[in-house]
Amino acid sequence: MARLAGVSATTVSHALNGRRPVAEDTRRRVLEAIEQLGYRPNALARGLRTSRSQTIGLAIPDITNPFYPALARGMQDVLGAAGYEQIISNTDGDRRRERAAIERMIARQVDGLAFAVFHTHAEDLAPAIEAGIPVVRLGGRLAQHGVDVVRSDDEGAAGEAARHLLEWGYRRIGFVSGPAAEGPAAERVAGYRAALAAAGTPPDPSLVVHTDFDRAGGARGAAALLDLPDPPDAVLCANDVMAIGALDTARARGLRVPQDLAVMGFDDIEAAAMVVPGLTTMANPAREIGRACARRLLDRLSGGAGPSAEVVIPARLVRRGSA
Amino acid sequence: MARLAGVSATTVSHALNGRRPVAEDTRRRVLEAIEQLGYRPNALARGLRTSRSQTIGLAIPDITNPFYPALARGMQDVLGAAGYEQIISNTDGDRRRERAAIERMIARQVDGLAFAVFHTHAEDLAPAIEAGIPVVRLGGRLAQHGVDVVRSDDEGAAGEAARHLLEWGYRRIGFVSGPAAEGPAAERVAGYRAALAAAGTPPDPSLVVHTDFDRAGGARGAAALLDLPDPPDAVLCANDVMAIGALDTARARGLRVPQDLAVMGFDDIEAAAMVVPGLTTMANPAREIGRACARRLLDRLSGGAGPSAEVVIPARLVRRGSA
DNA sequence: CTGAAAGCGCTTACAG
DNA sequence: CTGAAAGCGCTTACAG
Repeated sequence: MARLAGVSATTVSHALNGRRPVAEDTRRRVLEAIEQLGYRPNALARGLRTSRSQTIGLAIPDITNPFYPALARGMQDVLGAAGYEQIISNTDGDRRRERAAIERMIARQVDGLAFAVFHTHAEDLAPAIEAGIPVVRLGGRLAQHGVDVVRSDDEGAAGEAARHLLEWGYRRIGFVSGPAAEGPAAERVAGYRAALAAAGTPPDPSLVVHTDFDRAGGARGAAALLDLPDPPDAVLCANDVMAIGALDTARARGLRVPQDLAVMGFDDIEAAAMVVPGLTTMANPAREIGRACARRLLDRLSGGAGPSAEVVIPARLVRRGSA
Repeated sequence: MARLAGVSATTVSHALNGRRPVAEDTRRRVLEAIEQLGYRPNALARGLRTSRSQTIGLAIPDITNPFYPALARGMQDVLGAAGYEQIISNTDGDRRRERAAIERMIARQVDGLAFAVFHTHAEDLAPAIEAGIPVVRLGGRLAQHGVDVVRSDDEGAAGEAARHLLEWGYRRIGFVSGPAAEGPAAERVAGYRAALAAAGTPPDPSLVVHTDFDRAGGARGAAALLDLPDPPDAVLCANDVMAIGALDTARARGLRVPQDLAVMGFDDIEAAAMVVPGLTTMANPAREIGRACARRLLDRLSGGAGPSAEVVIPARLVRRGSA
């Protein structure tokens, strides 16, 4: 390659990377030779030399869960433009596999690591931090030195949902939550409570029920709420699948949605637009989270960005027929 | 590292890779040193030396389209076990970006390439083939020397769908197809026709309508069919989103599904289970396609697998309420 | 059973 | 404006 152009490898390198000036006609000869031979610089060799792989790792539970493709795409939106490739690892939320994924990514010399995680214990991320790799956690709270967090504003989103319901005249708003008393679901409950309090509605603990995070759970939760002596005229469900379950209950009881009962979910899954009536929901800003995550990583890689921080992405209200 | 264990790099390498015997207590010392230092072999250096990156490239239009995450996961099911990592590139079906993705992946020394493609012209894959990289195309027909194809059995799936309808007593079956007269949609029409012919039903061209590949298109297509002088009692739609549109039409006209009108789709998207009635559909075997694709690539990498071939993955009937 | 040396394909001081 | 040489961290003949 260098021989065909009659120059040294040094000059080829500089012609390609522009790190030092190259005489115009030398550059032309180099480019011609490259064209002619179909030469492509070996990224492995470059990475070995520069100790930059131009690769970012993303560890997630399962790419098949629709939240994660949107996240990955958002990262790629910004990473691609910066010349980075992404390698994705599915861990199924299994801690052993999460640790193994981190090890493999370090061995592959990823320049940065994004981690959407179930069990993340601080220690599991330590190897990456010790290796000097910037890491951002997706979701959860800022808890660890040297790890940025990017997450959606679950509390604010729930508040906005509750306010939307209030604006439209619903007065008694129930919340169908998951089994957990912590994590995003808890933040949503908190946001809902805060919004009601701000509107002057006294808190009523009987209006928050805990059930499973699936369709049947949503159906059961809504039924429990409707069986209350003073039943709600609107229910907020911790996710869209549960809200679809609440719609099932409404249908089974002959309740019109949204006239007799308003229903809202969180996430804006594909099915939210397909059910009848369409589900009004707070869209999970997965793609924006991905973009913010990538930006953060890139900032770290260029040495900027100061101490660990938390970036919070607002959710967006998507109005359809159910509320 | 080698120094701490008191051995050469050669021996460390062999202790780790097992390519030649290492005395038991030497191995132990090496392993201890590794443990103590948290040593992790540099995958870039290894790749450079062996010219194997242990990486597979996957170029797709958009990971956000639910077919592709399932595909990617299927590949990872088998690739992960074999020690490969996957790098995914979104091209949005743009030919320029498709070509760029291939170039980048070759530069990264991927060991194999999977390509799910819109515009694939044979020439676009040529660089990979010249570089000696096994490539498999996802979808389409076997057309190119040196490129395997893995695809779903669209024709067979449509036949199975039609037979299912026939078995359940539906006699007049319409087909709502997309605008295209080629590709998977055309195969599905062909399979449908063949199944009817095999059952002794004379072909009726008026029962096949062409419309857009979306919900409104499906609604329109179903309406057109129902407006026929001799309307169908069942409609097959080229995908689930269109079938959900057909459900809209049935609802609008007060038709009971499946008693007055049976509706079936293709793909088994998430929403198929969420609408009411649940959509009976032919599941797109995306994950199996991914697995088969990865297996094929691995076979090629170990030198096996003979001449280019087409592997066809059957679809699966998913019975729900609509047919 | 083990090691010294070469070399994979780049980039980057260093030198001119 | 350009090149020779070293070196990134591995693996693999070759040798003993």
